[in-house]
Amino acid sequence: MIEKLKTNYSYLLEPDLLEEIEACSILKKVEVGGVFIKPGQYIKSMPLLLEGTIKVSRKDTEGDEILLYFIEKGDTCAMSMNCCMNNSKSQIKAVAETYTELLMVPISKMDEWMIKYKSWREYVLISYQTRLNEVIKTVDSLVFLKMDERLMNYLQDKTKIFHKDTINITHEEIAKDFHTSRVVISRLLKKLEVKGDVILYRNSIKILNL
DNA sequence: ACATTAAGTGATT
DNA sequence: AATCACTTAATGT
Repeated sequence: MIEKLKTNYSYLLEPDLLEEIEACSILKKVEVGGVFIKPGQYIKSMPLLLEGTIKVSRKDTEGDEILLYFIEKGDTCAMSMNCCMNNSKSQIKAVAETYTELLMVPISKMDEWMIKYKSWREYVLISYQTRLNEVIKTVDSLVFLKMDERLMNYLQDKTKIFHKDTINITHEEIAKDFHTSRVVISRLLKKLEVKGDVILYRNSIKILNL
């Protein structure tokens, strides 16, 4: 049995199911920045995350992107489950934020397991619930928080993902996630630095108040 | 040494 | 908060 499957899912799913998952799924590895779900694409298998973090975003007709949530190991992408089940096109884009390993489970198994395994039903339900909560969180921050607060949230999220207080990112890249220009981000970061929340370097930012 | 890219800043809307 | 125009600083060749 794949150890990562066991360590990340054994507390969620029953042993029989884990074996079935292993038997019928394909292991997929995605490098940093790899796009593995594109908007408009049909999804024929659903991913279980073993290692790494994935950024899920919504893309509108031309270019504009909005960050929905991050998924980490033990999670699955509720949106792709949704697409699997009613065989519709993907509404989202999924990019590997770090090096990532996934198990791709064929959708044909989904229905079967829903009936057969209680833990699977619960897992699916809980996934939906936590994803929905994540989305609510990002909507909240979008609507209620000021830009500088949003930035700080974002930076703190990043440190959690990379388990480091210094993250490698350019102002330009942040600006893309925030739908704004690089100049604005540079200025906000400068403020945060003066306040003593961060230290700025070239190509990286150190977050202080964790 | 030179070109390229990231970041800082003032002025304008 | 966005855009422009320009400067300064870091990094690669």
